[in-house]
Amino acid sequence: MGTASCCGERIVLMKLNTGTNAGSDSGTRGEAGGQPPVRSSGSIGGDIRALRRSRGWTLTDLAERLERSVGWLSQVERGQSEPALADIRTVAGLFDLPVSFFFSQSPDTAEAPYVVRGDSRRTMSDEGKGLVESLLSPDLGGAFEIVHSVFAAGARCPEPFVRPTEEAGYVIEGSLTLFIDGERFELNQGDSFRFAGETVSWVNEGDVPAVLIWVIAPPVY
Amino acid sequence: MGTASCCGERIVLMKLNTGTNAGSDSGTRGEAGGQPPVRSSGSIGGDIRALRRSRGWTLTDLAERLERSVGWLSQVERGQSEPALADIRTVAGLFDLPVSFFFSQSPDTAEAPYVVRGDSRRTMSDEGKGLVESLLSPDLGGAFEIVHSVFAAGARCPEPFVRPTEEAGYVIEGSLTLFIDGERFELNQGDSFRFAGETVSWVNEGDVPAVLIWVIAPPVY
DNA sequence: AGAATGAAAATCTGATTGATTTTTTCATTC
DNA sequence: GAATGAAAAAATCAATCAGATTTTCATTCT
Repeated sequence: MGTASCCGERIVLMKLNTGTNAGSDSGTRGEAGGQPPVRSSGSIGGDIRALRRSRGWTLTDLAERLERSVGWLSQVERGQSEPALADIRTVAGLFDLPVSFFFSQSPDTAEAPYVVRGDSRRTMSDEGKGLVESLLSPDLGGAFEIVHSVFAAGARCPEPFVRPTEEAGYVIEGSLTLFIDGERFELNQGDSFRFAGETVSWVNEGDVPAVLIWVIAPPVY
Repeated sequence: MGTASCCGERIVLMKLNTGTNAGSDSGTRGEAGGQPPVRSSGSIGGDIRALRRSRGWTLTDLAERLERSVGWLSQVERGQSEPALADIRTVAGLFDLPVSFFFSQSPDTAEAPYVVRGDSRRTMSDEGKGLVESLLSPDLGGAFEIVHSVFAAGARCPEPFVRPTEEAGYVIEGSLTLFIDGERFELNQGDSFRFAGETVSWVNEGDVPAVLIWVIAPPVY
């Protein structure tokens, strides 16, 4: 486990500007048609599809790693079939997410497609790495991702990372030191930043947690 | 003046998914080539270009409204010529921005391309409308826009709006009531939301200002 | 019954080309 | 040095087609 979109661990293969999952179907809102018995979004299947796409993988790519057929995966992603627990574990491992992520949907209220309450966010990284990231959008997918990130006092990015994404953030609380292409920036409450393509790393040199809003486009989770 | 990206006043004509200004050239970072004497980004010209594009206008479209030639506008946008004050006033009017916006660049430090300090954001809307929006990214353009928005106590969106964008936000302080396609959502500190294509409006029914981070893709400013 | 497969059918994506639009360049005038 | 206008260059768009990806579905498995 122990993910970190703000870290180098996660590597995105997809090209920029593909516009692939730019709010088209991978999203949730809408859910128009009415035949399929299980909704595919805001569900495990929808998550898997969004995750797969954020990596630029095809059904075949993922099916191979899962040692399952493509047809089955297609059905799972569209909610027409349920994956076994073992499959979910494998998927979680592949995407470096806690298994709990797939079961921490917001309660199935009417507001689910639009609103995420502060106390029911889905967390991507578990404690212990010094960084806790949780999703602020109702589901994976869309043109960008908003993440609520808490960097523990003293936490440090294991190694610099580069991603084919555009990223920006805002410091809500505490302070965080960011290194962008070697340059050092001390960000305090109210400061914001943006980068795209640079080599980045971070440290929380303060003695309180740093709380940031971090936006990434296209999504990496 | 009195703009409001969170309001219906601003109408975006561009199609979705064009991927036009998706972090390609409209951005800043880089500034590689070395001939042109004036840098075009982080400058008035760069702003005008980004604004024009966010509306889906061509040089011709804007030149007509400015009653200037296309060649001249091209030069202005690339910093090879300076617009007269009168032109800037017209541009500000066209894009519904305060003239000051074009002169409130961050100080020309090394961090300018990456960081915006809390005390030197560029403000898009002036006081008095109940909504103050300021830019959290170093410049206009890019795949999305992060805005710091303060909704005064009692402020209300003049009329519902629809935009061809994907938008998400996070409540830092206070609370804001959002109407998405008729449904009412009371958002409090720590809550977040996302919508795309729906009809939206808002009110701050609380007695303190609501402070939000608001993300819009593609940019509307 | 529902998971899972495999293969055919449908859909989507990417590359190509040429026509059109948009942008840049530049010699010239204000 | 601003500003124009027209030629040159570059970027965009629509149509097309081949190949890749996804969906569907009849069938088998548990």
